[in-house]
This record gives sequence, structure tokens and C-alpha cells, in this order.
Amino acid sequence: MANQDALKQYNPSKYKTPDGYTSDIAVFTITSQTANYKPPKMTLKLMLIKRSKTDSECNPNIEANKWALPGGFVQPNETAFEAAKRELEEETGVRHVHLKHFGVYDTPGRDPRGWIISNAHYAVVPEHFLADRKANDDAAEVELFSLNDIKQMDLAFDHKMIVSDAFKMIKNDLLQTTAAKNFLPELFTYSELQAVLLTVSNDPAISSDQAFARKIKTLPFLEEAKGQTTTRTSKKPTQLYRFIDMDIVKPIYTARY
Amino acid sequence: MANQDALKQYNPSKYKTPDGYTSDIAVFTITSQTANYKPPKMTLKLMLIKRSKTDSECNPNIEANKWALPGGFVQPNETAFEAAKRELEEETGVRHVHLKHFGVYDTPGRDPRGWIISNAHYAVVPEHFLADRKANDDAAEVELFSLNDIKQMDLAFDHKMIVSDAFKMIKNDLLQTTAAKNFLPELFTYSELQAVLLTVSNDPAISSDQAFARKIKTLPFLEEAKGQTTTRTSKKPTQLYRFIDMDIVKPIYTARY
DNA sequence: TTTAACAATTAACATTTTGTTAAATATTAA
DNA sequence: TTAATATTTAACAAAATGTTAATTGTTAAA
Repeated sequence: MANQDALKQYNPSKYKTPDGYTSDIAVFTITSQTANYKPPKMTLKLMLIKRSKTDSECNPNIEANKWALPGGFVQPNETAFEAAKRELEEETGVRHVHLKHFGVYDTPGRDPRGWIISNAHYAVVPEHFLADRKANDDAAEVELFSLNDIKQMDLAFDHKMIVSDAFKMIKNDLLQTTAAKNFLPELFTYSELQAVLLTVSNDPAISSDQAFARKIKTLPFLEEAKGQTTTRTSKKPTQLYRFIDMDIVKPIYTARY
Repeated sequence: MANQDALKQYNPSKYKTPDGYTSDIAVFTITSQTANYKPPKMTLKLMLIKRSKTDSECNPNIEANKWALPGGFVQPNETAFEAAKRELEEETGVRHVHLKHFGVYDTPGRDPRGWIISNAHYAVVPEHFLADRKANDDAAEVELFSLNDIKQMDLAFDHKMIVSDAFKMIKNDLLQTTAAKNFLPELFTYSELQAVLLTVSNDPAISSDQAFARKIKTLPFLEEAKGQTTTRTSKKPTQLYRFIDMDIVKPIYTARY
């Protein structure tokens, strides 16, 4: 096989190679202010960790005491995506949540330890999974912040840029894909879906109760759960809906403005 | 400074590091069949190179004789995006074209030379820039292929997967962003824009001449070039349009189906 | 010179969707 | 029994779309 000969000649040290390959995760959740028989009010939040003074071997930690995205080094037997999944579970204990790669951060000098490449992912985690989140070796504290909170803060490494991109990405995805389902229970009311979308948009077609309630009946990626209702959000029993899995691409050239 | 102490302790060899960091580029163009006073018919094509038998130092080349995406190693003083820009210019001589990162390919074993991570980008290059494209050291041949052509072919490494993702990505971007402008001259007719969109969609709202010509007058990201016409596509002098630079996000929840 | 051809554009009109305001419904709590 | 309230339906004018037909401005053939 020709590749065998080529491999014998191949000298990997011909090129300088990176000093590290990491995965970072922007863990989003939506916190709800609920009340009996009231539609919820929601806020989009991002989980950050405060980097500890020392690492697990008691050496002083790099970028100690700064708030940062959770993450860590990718191992040679896994992909960056798998590493993100693994780290997400280590940090929050959650599995099987929406996880998506959204960018590479590799500007020379971004990490004082050397040529270190970070793959950025975002995850969507329902609020109750984060209830019992806890600090671990690398993280002194864990907390949820809104975009406005973070704007005032100084984050570790280039995480401020990564966070800013992550918010842009999730806003797009919530409006242009069915990603909202990851913030909602299997069955949900029109006002719960509406509350999720209102965390990232103030389109009047979404914020008008009547228009939105009428519209969702015609959307091909939503269906009524026949005969199933709830009184979570209203005294009047309210129709439940579910998402139908499909890819939707609506051209900007055929939309209304 | 606390980081100084932490850096002294930091031992980069604690983690195994990648054997290589590369950038690959999916170079798209649209080939037009034009005739006097006729609207163009367009086809979306991807540029591939055929890997040479030997490299620049006359050693047998890895994955020789296979069609592949152009690309190469990222240098430690540049980002993967900058490397893609540099390589695009080396391969095709073009600069200042639309270039976008769209994915990371890092499955263990994807490259027989070791743990090699590839950043995939796509570029949009107007047809005439590729007219004088030429083979270089690493590339025996350079050619344009349609998605259907490529479906039948065996590409180097995991490039078949990358190419498939690249086509998905550009189809989305052509319909959901103003990326179509990168395939068109500064000023264009409704039928030229229509032809670009028809390479990736058969939405009747786009393919109907009357409906599309009426619609583009109302789109906020397009404007008439007042008083400017052309006879490129019709005997009757035809109105020219230009794109206005803006970000458009149309929610799937407010679209028609 | 007249006419056929034809892409682009406008017109016309029925149909569908939206924006908006109002009313009806079903339940809880006072 | 009644007030309150989220949801749902109704009603209707306004806007956008689907569709078919007519008009326009030019070239090239007859």
C-alpha cells in the first residue's frame, strides 16, 4: 500500500505542534419565575466557575480566582466534542443534553501556558439539573449569570469573547432551529414556549398572546398533544404542545419584514 | 503576579499534545451558463485538488492520487482562520473573499500520520478568479465538481464528510444570510440573484419570476440602484440591485409554511 | 419597415395571513 | 356568587401572496 511508504518518510517533528488542545463549554439554563396559575417569566443564564487558588496537586492555578467557562484538556483518544460531553458531566452531573460546537479559539498568546487551542461548545441544561451543582477541584464556586451581569466582569483567558459569541449563537439557534425544546419539558403550553423565545427576542409576533397562540397551530414542527392539558400556567386548563423533530430552513428572501 | 508562580509550576508535557493542527478549505464557486439577453443558469461547484505522488521534497505523499480539499498545517504564529486565508491565496491566488470556519474534524485515527486536528472552512470565490487556477507542488490537478459528482468519488482522509457538511453549511448560509452577494457582482439583476438561490433551493416563492421580482422590492437588505440598468440578461433594460450590509434573523416561529 | 420573440415588469384579483380589538371560556379564590 | 385572569375564539380590516394575464422595451428575423 502506497500510504505505508509515505508514512515511513513522514516526520511529525517537521512542524511545530500545539502545546494543548482543550474544550470549553458555555452551559446555558433558563431560570423561571413561576407562580400558581401564571405563565412563567424566564431569564437566560450562563453557568460560570470561579477558578481555584490551587489545582488538585496544590500547585498555584493559572488565572486563579477569575470566573471562567468550565472545560479541560482533550485526551488523544477522544474528540473535542466527546471531551466537552465528559467535562459537562464532571462539572454538572448532567448527560444527554443539547451540546453543540460553535467555535475555535486559537489566537496566538490567548493562553499564557503556550499554544493552546480551545474548542467552544454550548450546552442547554434545564434549570433543575443545575440545582445540586457543586464546586470541584478546579472550581471554587459555581454560579449563574445573565449576559448583563457578565458584561461588567473580567473573565479568565479570552473567555469574555467566547461568552459573547456563545450568547449570539444561542439566540440565533433558539429562533432559527427547534433548540427551544431543550429548555422545555416534553409537553408545554404556548405561554411557556413564548417565554423561552422572549428571552432572546422582542418580535411583536411572538410577544402578542393572541397572534402567537394562533400561529403555533399552523407551524409544521409543532403539534397539539391531543386532549392533554395542564393548569400550570392558568386556571383554565391549557392545551399542551410538543415539538416534531425536523430540519427547518426558512429563506430570508421569503420572509415578511 | 500570581500567574507567574502558576506558570513556573505548569508542566506542558503533563498532557499528550496533538501531532498536527491543519486548516482545510472548501472553495465554492458558481459556474454560469450565459447567453446574450438571457438570464443565467447556475451550478454550485466545489474545487478539489488531486494529491501528487510525491511532496515538494520528492518523498512519497500521503493519500497520493486522491482528490482532496486544499489545506495545510497551521503555523504557531497564526490562527487556523489566518492559515486558511494564506492557503487559499497559495492555491488559487485570490484574497479578500468570503471565508468562514464551519467545523472541527478531530476523530482519533482520521489521519494515519497521528493525532491531527483539522479546522474546516468554506470560501466563496467568483468563477473568474478560478479561471487561471493552477496546480502547485502538492496538487497534481485542480478541478471543479458538483455535489453529485463528488457523491460517487472516494476522497482523501475524512474529506468526504467535510465536503458533505460544507455543502449543507453553504446551502443554509445562502438562504439565511446575505452570503449570496459573494457570488454576484456589486450590482445584479433579480434574475441573477434568483439563479444563485436556485442552486440550493426550489422554493416556488423563489422560482416564480413574478413573485420573486415583486418580493425583492420589499426586502430591507436589498436596494434598487436608482436609474441603473443592464441588458446582460434581457433585451429590455433591467433594473440593478445591490445588497445592504445588515444582519437578518427571521424566526422560524413567524414564517409561513 | 414590420413583426416575432422574449425577459422584465406591472396589473388584477382571489386567497391567505396578519394585526388588532373584542368577546367567550374555564377555572380559582374572595 | 362574583371578580379575576390566562387562554382561546371571533371578527374584521389591512397586508401579503399565488396566479394568470397584460404591457413594456428591446433585438433580430422576415
